[in-house]
Amino acid sequence: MRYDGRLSRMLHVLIHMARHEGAATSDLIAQMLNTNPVVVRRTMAGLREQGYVHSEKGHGGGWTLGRRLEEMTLLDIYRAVGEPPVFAVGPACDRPECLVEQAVNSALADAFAEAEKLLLERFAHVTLADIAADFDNRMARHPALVGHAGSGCAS
Amino acid sequence: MRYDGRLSRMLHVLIHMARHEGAATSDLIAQMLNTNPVVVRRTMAGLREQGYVHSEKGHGGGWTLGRRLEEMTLLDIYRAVGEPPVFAVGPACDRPECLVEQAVNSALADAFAEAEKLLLERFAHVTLADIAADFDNRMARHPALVGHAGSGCAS
DNA sequence: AGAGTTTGTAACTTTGCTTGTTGCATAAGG
DNA sequence: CCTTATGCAACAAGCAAAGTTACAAACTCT
Repeated sequence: MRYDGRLSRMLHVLIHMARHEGAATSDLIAQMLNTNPVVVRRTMAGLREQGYVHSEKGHGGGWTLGRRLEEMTLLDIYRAVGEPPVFAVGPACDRPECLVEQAVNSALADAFAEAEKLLLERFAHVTLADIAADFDNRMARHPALVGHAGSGCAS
Repeated sequence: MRYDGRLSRMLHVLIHMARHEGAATSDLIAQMLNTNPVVVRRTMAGLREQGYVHSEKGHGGGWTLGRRLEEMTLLDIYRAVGEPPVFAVGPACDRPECLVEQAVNSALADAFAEAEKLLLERFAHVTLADIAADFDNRMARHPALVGHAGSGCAS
């Protein structure tokens, strides 16, 4: 099962935008994300509704930040992309009336709820500025490695 | 994104098997899970390899437990169904060489690793016997509600 | 031995979701 | 008024999980 990379992508974009002079077009962002502009608009629409970004039409238009990086947490962005389900594993619902199934799902739900709580608490304590600072560290340490550094990607 | 219900289903089946006299056929199990016998065999194959169940061909054949419920934890079964990815959200890998993307993914990976650790630790401390005991409680409290009780299913 | 059951497995089909694509309307700027 | 952008809807493509079909292998019982 393929996972949802929207949160990661939007964080990626927002930090780039903070370092970018003026508005960033959907086309430019699409190149950053190796995708196409329509998908960018679709995804960014959620962020716009929450005021994290603005969009302008016409010449010189595009996307701009609605807040500073210090004022956005991972939790904010997670919610803005629609609070997608955190877990790829979950309860089955084949025989909703079966008490065995209910007991199983209850045990699983307890464990997942606890893990989700921990995760979201952590999300709430990390700002985009924290990530940008980490980026600056990486930049300072490995300026020559851009284009070659291992990334840990599965692909 | 639809989640993976295999863990839940296998737990469901194993507890039923413990209460069942003799071997349970794939057909019977398929009815429990509201699916078909070939899918059952496919999924149970993983459990068989790990020794949690046995299968017998021919007359009177079918599936039997390879261990007592006290000797199986949620973690055991999670692993036996192939340790499917726990999370439905994850790092994107659109520009593996981009240091911003790397910083983002690193922040996310840390948070997810912590949550996964907590989850699996909890899985390790819950046996199938614990769930069966919870089932017994539900049975004692609501014997007349079978077939009507709300289940919390999203469906 | 033979009939009837049941698992094992491979190949194919179906289904649902995500992403990509196209087309056009709308708005801003020069 | 032409160019550049976003906004949005409708449709196509790709992919993975689940369902289906078909048949071989193995076991039991009479």
